[in-house]
Amino acid sequence: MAPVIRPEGEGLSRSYVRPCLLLLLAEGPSHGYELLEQVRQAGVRNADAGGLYRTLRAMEQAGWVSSWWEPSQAGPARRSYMLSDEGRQALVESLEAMREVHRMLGAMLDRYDVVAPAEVSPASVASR
Amino acid sequence: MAPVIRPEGEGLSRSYVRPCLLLLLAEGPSHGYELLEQVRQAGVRNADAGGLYRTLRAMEQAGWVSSWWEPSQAGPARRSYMLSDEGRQALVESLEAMREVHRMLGAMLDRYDVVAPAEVSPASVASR
DNA sequence: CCCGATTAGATGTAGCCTACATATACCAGG
DNA sequence: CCTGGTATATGTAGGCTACATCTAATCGGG
Repeated sequence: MAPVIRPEGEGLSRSYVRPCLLLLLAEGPSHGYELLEQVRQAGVRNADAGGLYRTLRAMEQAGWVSSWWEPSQAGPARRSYMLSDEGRQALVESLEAMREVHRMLGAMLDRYDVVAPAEVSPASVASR
Repeated sequence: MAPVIRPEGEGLSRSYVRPCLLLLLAEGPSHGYELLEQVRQAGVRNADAGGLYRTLRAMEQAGWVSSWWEPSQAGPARRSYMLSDEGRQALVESLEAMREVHRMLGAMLDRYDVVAPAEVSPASVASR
């Protein structure tokens, strides 16, 4: 019943899958499997393949991307995705939110420095 | 079935409630109601009171904080919380994760600048 | 003195989502 | 033929979010 307390997993949480997909697709069209690897590389470790495909379809439902089947010489056909104008708008808004989170996280990290015990030598301050 | 696509709400997501509580309690003991306001002020807009109290109890279960009742001159009694040594350790780990997220977000934001259309005048670049 | 507002904490719950398992299909190499 | 990598998709248990509701004490105002 009570929320489980666990150490925050490595990397970005999966709530960043959506903004990340928008950003990656802004760099050019791509397909799910490749996006999965890029999303992982961008920081969402262990991004879930099933969830990613579902997210892409939901983004299509929302009108943020359009998709089409594309045959592949080596391997099964791929569904490629392209960012729409609405998607680009969603990306801009998403980035605004990310900037806000970035700023707030910075504020929290700075705030910790005030109460942080000096764990190493004072020289560590200079080396930052 | 498919994940709902919605504009990311304002401020930090509620997954930051836990790290934020650790940080706030590192500054000194406090009670739920006050922590709620501080958590909101720190960026988690509309933090849920019910969830916050449950989180605090879960953190106590995990041994990160200890609590005791404290009578109040004005208003009902409060349950005050104090960070334990384990909690301080959890904070250090949590901050490490937050630094990572901060860094990765920065990388994503920088990455956007490469593909971003120049929306205003080139002077806007200089003013950054 | 009673009432509503505020402070303070806690519980109940619908349904969204995460996380993991599973299914399908194509191709290449041994 | 069988295994492993590529590629997409569905199924589902249970955790968690988000919102509603409840208790209870104090204070200001009428």
